[in-house]
Amino acid sequence: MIYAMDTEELKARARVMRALASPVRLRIIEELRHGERCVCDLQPLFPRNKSTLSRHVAELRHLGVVGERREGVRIYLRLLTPCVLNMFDCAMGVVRVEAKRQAALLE
Amino acid sequence: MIYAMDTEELKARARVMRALASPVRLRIIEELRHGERCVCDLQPLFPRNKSTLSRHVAELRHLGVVGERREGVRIYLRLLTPCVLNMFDCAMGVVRVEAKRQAALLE
DNA sequence: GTATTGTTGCGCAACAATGCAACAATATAT
DNA sequence: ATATATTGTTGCATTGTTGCGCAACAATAC
Repeated sequence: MIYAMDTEELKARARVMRALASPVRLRIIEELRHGERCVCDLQPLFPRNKSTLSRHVAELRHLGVVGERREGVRIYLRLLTPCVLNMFDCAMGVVRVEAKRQAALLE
Repeated sequence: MIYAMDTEELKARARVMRALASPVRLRIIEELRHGERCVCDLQPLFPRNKSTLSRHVAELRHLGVVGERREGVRIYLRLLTPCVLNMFDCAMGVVRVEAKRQAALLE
């Protein structure tokens, strides 16, 4: 039995997952877990050109995971969909399952 | 205040998210939600060369999201970490939030 | 005007997805 | 045992996508 599934919905899901598939963007989200931060607060976390960080932030904003609020010259970011934090528990669960499987192969 | 965060863990999470960031792989997972399937069952879902599907499946297997069981000439796949299904609800939540935001901008 | 904060265009290098063709593994028929 | 069919994998080349730095720009504040 094969089930039907809307292609556009699959693409939409993939876009969201893709936005989260980067250590830099995951680090940003981890930081925003603790409250609002401006981009300049995040900059010291990354040994990267500021343009690169700006693009990572833009990706999260455009996708709707992160919201923004301008205050003078700074732009403050916040997490709009905290449920993404729950995803990480599952992600680490996957990592653990795989680690166990690898360990079992060695016996 | 800036919090510490292990780089390797971030990379591990990103690898899991990356494996899920593909409409093809998400479609495979959706199908496995309903039980075991062999690769040949999945083939008709994709207008792709079988080598391509094989690689997508391999990516999910190597990551530990999907397990395999050989039965004669067929290889049956199953979902090892069903929690990934919960991720999709959140992903669609993100999509809805963004849709609302876009709608609000039009007013 | 200058300083600070963030964005955008451009080019490059690394990576990912795909098809094709050849291959490996199992099952079955002769 | 050899051949043939079915199912899936792997090497290779091509094409497309992503991440990055640099430099120039925009927006706000003073």
